[in-house]
Parts: sequence; C-alpha cells; structure tokens
Amino acid sequence: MSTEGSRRRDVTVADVAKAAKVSKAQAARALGNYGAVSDDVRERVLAAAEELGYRPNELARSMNTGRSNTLGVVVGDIENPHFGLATRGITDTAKKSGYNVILINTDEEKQAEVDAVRVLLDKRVDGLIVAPASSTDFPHLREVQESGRPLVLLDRAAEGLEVETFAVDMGPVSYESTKQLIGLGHLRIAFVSTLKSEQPYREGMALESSQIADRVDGMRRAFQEQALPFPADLVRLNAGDAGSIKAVARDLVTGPDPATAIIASDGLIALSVVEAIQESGLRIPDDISFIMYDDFAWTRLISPPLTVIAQPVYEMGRAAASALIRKIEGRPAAASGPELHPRLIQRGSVGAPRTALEGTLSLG
Amino acid sequence: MSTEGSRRRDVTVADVAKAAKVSKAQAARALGNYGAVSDDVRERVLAAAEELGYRPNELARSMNTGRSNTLGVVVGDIENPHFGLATRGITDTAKKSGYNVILINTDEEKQAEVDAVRVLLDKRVDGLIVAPASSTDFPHLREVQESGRPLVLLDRAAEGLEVETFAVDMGPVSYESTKQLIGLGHLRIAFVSTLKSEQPYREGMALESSQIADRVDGMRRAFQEQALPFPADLVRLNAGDAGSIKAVARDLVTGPDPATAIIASDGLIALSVVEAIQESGLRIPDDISFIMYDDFAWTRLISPPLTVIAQPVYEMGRAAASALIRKIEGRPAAASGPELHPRLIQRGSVGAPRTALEGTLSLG
DNA sequence: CTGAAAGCGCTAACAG
DNA sequence: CTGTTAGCGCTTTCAG
Repeated sequence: MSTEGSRRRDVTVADVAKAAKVSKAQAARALGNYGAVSDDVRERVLAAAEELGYRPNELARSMNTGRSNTLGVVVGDIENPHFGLATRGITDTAKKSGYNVILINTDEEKQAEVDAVRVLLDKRVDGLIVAPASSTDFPHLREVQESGRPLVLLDRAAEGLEVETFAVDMGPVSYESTKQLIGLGHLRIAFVSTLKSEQPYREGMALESSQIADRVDGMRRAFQEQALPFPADLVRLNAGDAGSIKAVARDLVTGPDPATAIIASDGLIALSVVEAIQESGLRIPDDISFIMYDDFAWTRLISPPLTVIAQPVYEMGRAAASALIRKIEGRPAAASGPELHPRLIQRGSVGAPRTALEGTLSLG
Repeated sequence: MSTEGSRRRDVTVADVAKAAKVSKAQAARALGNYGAVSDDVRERVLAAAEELGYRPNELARSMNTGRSNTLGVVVGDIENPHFGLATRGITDTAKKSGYNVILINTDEEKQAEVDAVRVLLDKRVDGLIVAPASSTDFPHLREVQESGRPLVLLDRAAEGLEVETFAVDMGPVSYESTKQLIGLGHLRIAFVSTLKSEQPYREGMALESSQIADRVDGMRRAFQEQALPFPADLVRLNAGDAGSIKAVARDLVTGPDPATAIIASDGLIALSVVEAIQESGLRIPDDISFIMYDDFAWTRLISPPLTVIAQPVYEMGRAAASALIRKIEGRPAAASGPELHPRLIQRGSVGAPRTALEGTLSLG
C-alpha cells in the first residue's frame, strides 16, 4: 500500500570513519564536535558523512553522555487552552536552549500521572515539569527528587515538597472578587471546578488541588470577614465534560435558593456554564453575575464581556522551563523569577443581584 | 537553593542480578518480561528489583530493540485550539497503544519544521505525524520516507508525496458556503488566513498550503460559476498576531469598496476579526456577514452565534495516530479510515448585504 | 592530534 | 530453563 522504504540499516560513525579513512574515534570527534581534530581530518569526515547521509543516533549519544536534551512535561489536559498556552511557553523556551519536549496528558487522573512520571524518568529525560493533579498526595514526585532528576512544578503546588513552583497565588484575588460580589449584595456565590473529589464539598474540607483550595479559601475569608455564612453548598466539584457542567449550572440557578453569582474555575467550565445560563433564559448580569478564571479573547466578544481573573499563563510556562533548564545545566537560580500575579479584569458580567434589597448588609 | 539529590548512579540489571544471585541475562529476562524464566528466579529478581528501586533504562532498551515507543508530532502552533484538540486526539490514541509523544512546534516556519523532523529522526522516534507548513516544498518529508520511518500527515497534504494524509477536503464546503453568500447578494467576500506568503494574493496564484489553496479554490469556483469576478483583492494572507489580523480586518471593512462578508481561516483569526468588527461599530450580520472555519464552543455564545465550518479535529488526530501506529507495527491498513468530513453549521452570522439591492444577480 | 579499546545498560543469539 | 558472549552506536579513557 505504500513506499515502505525497507528501513535500511542506518549509517554509523564506523561507516563514516571507514569512508574517510580515519579511526572511529576521530570520526566521532569530528562528527560530535568535541575533542581535538585536525582540519584535514574534520574535512574528510564531514565530507564522507554528507556523502553517506550520516545522521547521529541520539539514543546512543544520550546513553553515553547521560543527557537526552529532552524535557518531560506532564499536564492535566492539553486540550484546555490554559495548558495549551502554558505548553507553548514551555516549548518555546525549551527550543531556544536546544531542548525537546515529551508531553504527557493525564486527564487529571492520579494514576496516569504516576505512570507518566515513571515513563519519563525511564526515558531519561533531563528534567520534569509537572502540573500535579494532587497537591497533597505525590509519592511519585518524591520519587523524582530521589532520582536526582531536576523537577519544577507548574500551576499547582505540592505541599511540603521542596521544589520550585510556578503558579500564581489565587488566594488574594479570590478574596477580593468575592468581597466585591458581597459588596454588591451577593450572598449566594457559587464556584464550579473540575477538581475530582469523592465527596461533595463541605465547609472546611481539604481540597486536593492547592490552586482550587486557595480560591475557595479566598471566598470563605471574604464571607467570614463580613460575618456572613459561606454558601458551601454552592461549591461544586467534579464538573467534568460539557454535559455535566451544564447540569451543574442549571442546578445552581434553579431551586428555592439559587446562586446569584457564579465563578467558573477555568475557560472550559465557563463556556458550558454561560451556555447553560443563556439556555435557561437568564441574563448576565441582570439575573446572575459571572466571573471566570483565565482571560481568553472570546470573553471580550460575548455580551456582556466577561469579568475575568487573568493570569500570566504563557509566562508561567516560560518561567518553569527556564528554571528547569537552569537546574539541569547546574547554573545558579536567577536572582528573582518573574512576578506571577493574577489580575481581576472588570468587564460587564458582574452586577447587583435581583435580591439585593432583601440582603442584610453592612460592609467596611 | 534545593535538594539536589546528588544524582546517584542508577541501579542496573547487573545490580539486580547480583542481588538476586542470578545471571545478568536471567535478571534482564525477568525484568524485561521476555524469554523463559522460572517462577523462582522471576520472584527473586522482582523482589531484588523492588528492593533496590530498579528502573529500566529505556534508552538502552531502545538501542537494542530499535524501537522507542515514541511518536514524533510536528505542528504549527499548539496554542491554537485547533492543534490542541488534534494533539489530544493523538496523545489519547498513542497512550492507549503504549506510545509517548514528542511534540514540536514550528510556528509554521519552514526551517523549524525541517529541523524538527531531523531531530525526531535522530531521536529515533518510531514514526512521525506532521502537519506540513508547505504542501509544495518538503524535501524533509522525502527524507523521512527514505529513512524508512513511518510517516503520516495531518491537516494538510503534500502534493505528489505518497503518504497517508488525514485532513478534510475543504474544497466543496468552501464552494457551498461561498455560493450561499453569493446567493444572498454578496460580491465582496473576503478570506483571511495566517498562511505566510512573500507576495500578496493574486488570482490564480499557487498557495503553499493545500488546506488554504482548497478553500480559496472553492470560493473561486463559486464565483466563476456565476460568471462573477472573483474579488482576489480580498484574499488576505500573512495575518499573523492579533494586532495584524485586526489591522487587516479594519482595512477590509473600510474604504470605497469594502467586503460585505468575511471568512476567517481559523478560530484565532476569527477572534481578532470579530473584535475588530465590533470595535469599528459594525454589526454582524446586518453590516457584514461572517463565517469561520472550526467550531468552538465560544462561537455559540457570542451574539449573533457564528456560522461555522466544523471539522472533526479530534478525530483527525485520533485517526492519524492510529494509522501511524498500525504502520509502525506492520499491521495492514484499516479497511476504511473514518470519514473526515467538514460541515457548514448555519447560525446567525450570515445575512444579506446592505448593498444587495445594487447587485446584479441571477442565480441557478 | 590520533587510534585502540573499554564501556554505557540492555537485548539477543548461542550453547548448555 | 540458565548462563556466556556479543553486540547496539556512540563517547571516553589512555597510550602513543
């Protein structure tokens, strides 16, 4: 059915050496660009290599040098633009320094992540960047550290693990935005996340992802500060595919005591939540206020444009990769990494709730 | 600054063999799960391996077997959701068959693609999936074929190269949608693409990307059929970053003879074009009609929802990966691959042009 | 500067 | 079933 090209034996240094009439060692030196080689020899070797179509076998090279010039990257979902952008930051940076990237998708599945890390280690990548699915349970990350291979974390922290982490601290913005919503009269503020959890959220429950934990925590602080009860029943985890997210959203806006504001944990969730809201005939922000994490171009295009919490995603990827490469090459850590700060961007999706009049408020 | 873990020497089969008091060969067989090993030996070896924390060196393994269980994937821009989704299709499929993926981004730069392919070949990936930046100039793809390594193409064709290609044929839909626009009275239909080109488009000019060539061609056919002049001046290439796309869009809708309809070649372009349209105070579809390639969730959320040309992107990735793996493993090609068809989804962004009354029409 | 030889960690004959 | 002996293609001593 096709030109199967008979996978003919690759030409090796030995072949080149013979053709150039020098020793294998000299040929290797000329080809690998190391050691001492006379101009004459180099020329002959290079010519022979060209002639024969020699290509180095990087596997063999890596075996000897112990370096593969490859970075392992483990993320939850490359389809999610958040990670798409971060990955771009990583690959761009890697390429600049001559590294390649092996990318593994875990679907935020813990076991898949463990396997991924192991495979990468076995493949002898020079270092790893992982966005850990769990910030509390990570024996595989410890394993990486024990192996001595450089590791940096992206997007989420691993509590108690001594490792450079490139993530923004969402606590403060979450607090701020919640406070603002409360100030407008919102008491029923929902939060929707894909975070997997065996049980539904209960107040004070430990959350596996530091990223999500910080966000919920910021919300709670804002409520506490006003001595208002935190609507824990509106924190919804396990929002998986579009269908289930929409179901959650519908549930949130219906019923006797519906949410008057919804915060979506990422762009994919936001898309489905907004769709569900539109379908149920409610209007943003008149009937319900809306905030999402991450700032994508489409959020400016819909009406009203969405109020978002932006984070420097590309920059995070870039910073993670360059820190990792520094570690790999044994260079000292940069004096100070880039500041990775989130930012609340006010647009048009937040307003006072219809029930504002009923609320008992007194804000500082 | 951190726990540098002293990268201690890895434990090898030899170490395990010694600990288990068997020969290296037997240990290797037990560990590698091949050959004949008695239960007793296997047990002792596995126990010793566990004890010592043995991990196989996949590099060494690959050197011997000639298989790395790795697929090389070369795309233009992983940040573009189109490729994000396709990549997801690839990685999901690869994982199921036990393959990993090395991903390289070319930024649609021809030289970067050549380098990418070479690096992948040198790293001895088992096969390659590439979305070629050029459908007309691809010595590096020939090189791959000569190397005998399996190759499949994604998203774009390479004219004259005998290679399985997973892309949808956009000719017919492009023709259809253009015809429809013409039917509504549009004569000034623009097409905006990121395709790089030294020169601005002129009618009949050969386009480097088969994908784009097909689309423009479909448009031309529709005009020709109606004996209408094809507005070649409205085909805009080189639309790079958001800023330049917006500039192009502004240019299209201004001037003495502006476009009355715009077709965006992908989601990223669409985002910027729609934004530019909104900013210039024009309304879709009253002032200008709009169609984009690819169907993303956000296109349903903006008002009016966008008319799009959907394509099975994930499926393309999936199909490409599974075909490649089949080739690698020497299995016969599937009787028939999945049908990869595009589909025009009518939503609300297309209407009659304001100038419809002036047009001289007579459609079949 | 050059070449011979050893070895990276593993698999693959080949005899027992 | 088991052990011995060769390599895979390259880098790296170590002598010259």
